[in-house]
Amino acid sequence: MSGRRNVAQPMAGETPPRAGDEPATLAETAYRRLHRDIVAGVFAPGQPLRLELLKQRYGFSFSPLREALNRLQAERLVVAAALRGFSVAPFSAEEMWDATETRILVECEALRRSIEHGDDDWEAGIVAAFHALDLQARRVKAIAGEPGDDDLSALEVRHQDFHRALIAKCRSRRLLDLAEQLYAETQRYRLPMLTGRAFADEARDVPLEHRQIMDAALARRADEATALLAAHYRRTSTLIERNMAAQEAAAAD
Amino acid sequence: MSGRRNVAQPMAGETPPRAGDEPATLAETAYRRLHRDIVAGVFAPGQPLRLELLKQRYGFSFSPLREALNRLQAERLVVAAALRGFSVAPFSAEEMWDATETRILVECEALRRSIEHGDDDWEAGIVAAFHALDLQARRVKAIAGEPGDDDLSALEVRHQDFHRALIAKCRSRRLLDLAEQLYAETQRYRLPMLTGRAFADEARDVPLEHRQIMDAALARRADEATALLAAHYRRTSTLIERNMAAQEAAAAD
DNA sequence: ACAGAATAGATTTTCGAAAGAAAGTGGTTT
DNA sequence: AAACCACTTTCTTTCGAAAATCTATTCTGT
Repeated sequence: MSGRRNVAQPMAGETPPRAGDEPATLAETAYRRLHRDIVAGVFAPGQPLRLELLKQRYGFSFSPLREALNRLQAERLVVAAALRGFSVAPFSAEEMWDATETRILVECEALRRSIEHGDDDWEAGIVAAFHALDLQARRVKAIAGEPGDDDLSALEVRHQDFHRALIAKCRSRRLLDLAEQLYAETQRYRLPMLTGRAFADEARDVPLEHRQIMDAALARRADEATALLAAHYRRTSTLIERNMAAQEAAAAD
Repeated sequence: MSGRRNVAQPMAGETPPRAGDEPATLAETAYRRLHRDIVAGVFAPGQPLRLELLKQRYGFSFSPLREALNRLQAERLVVAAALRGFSVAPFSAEEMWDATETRILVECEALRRSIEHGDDDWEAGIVAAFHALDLQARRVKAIAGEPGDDDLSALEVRHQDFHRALIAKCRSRRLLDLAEQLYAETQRYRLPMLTGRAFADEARDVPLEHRQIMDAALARRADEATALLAAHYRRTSTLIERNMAAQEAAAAD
């Protein structure tokens, strides 16, 4: 690290700040990168996040790192102990279910309101997002062996975009932000299942589930749409829970 | 401020750290005091929170203040602009209603689950909290002229305790924390109405509303209890909205 | 051998100063 | 008078070092 000072310089491999973007401060950049890396599982759950380590890894000084960690703490991605620093939020089935059920509460309400207020743009956004998701899902499925990291992360982005599109017109900043936050929390549990060779539920047709949610939403059948959405999330969490139990059993050898 | 260093020293008028408490760091103390003062309306909505000012007012240095402000930002009590620092979250009827409706969503679900899981301790907690609230409410009402600040803040504490008791057994850390956070947000709007001589709704019997919520909860009538709770919050918000409009009209003279 | 104290090392937390950006000021030009 | 530029001031943000605290280890006495 040179003696250069202040304010985010685009580091190698990052997009430079376009108009409309606003990284601006190092603390903001540190927050985004830590957020991304924690969700992606770069740091193991429960792992202490030593400041010296983060300083080396990211090149930021204490202050911006500390601010980032404080914000992440408020989002439950990291936990902090009084004079013992920060660590990655640990995994547990209880936490996963709490995050899942809270997410269901929030997103079902947001979906209900979107179904009530949604206009043509809303419908078009859902159809577009579903189509993009479906394309990428077929692409990944068509790949013979292991799908590449790029293919999987593109799939994830489109998956998130689809669920975002469903609730886009709920007219509540808080519900939208909560949905984003709870998505990040649950995503941490979901990713290891996708990359690792966990046993997927063969009886499950995820694209079909998505299509049914979309159809119910576009037809303005709120009760059906929210029921399908909740079932969709619960199925995933049940699968994750099984995988967690299997992994613990394997680790106990 | 002398040259003394580090770690919360109990300042004049504060309780020293008892066992079980854990202020521990200056950042934590700064967070609590800023939180309290913002909710109490010590700083006007929208007011910029200059670090130099806060440093003088609280005696902390930049670092702990900054950490506190970052956490408060995540809770929507302060807003931050890229290189322009922090300010108190501004007031608006839209924000108040969003906070209110989100709070209703969260607390009604938490109440429903508490009604399902609640044991004898839960019932006893509600009855005790209601009684304490009722006592203080009568006390305040019996005072001839202006009730003192102590009486009002004691009333507020007991009011919060009552609502906390209702949802105590929901078995979700996230719902409990969200309820706390949304309570703080809505409280900012409510307090000016209590202290100022805003026109109260004469037709309203708040203690009765509380009693009805309690009775429905204890009788495990979930639908009725949640409906009463939601109506309770909406009535308050409607009143606040009227007062906000009245104040704006008065300011436009 | 074992509890307890003392010490050394690692890590977090805090401070004060310095760098950088934004807002404000005043003067000049069109 | 309005727009523009250079300069000054104010404020935020960042840095690196110093202080405080925690953790692990060694030493001491029973």
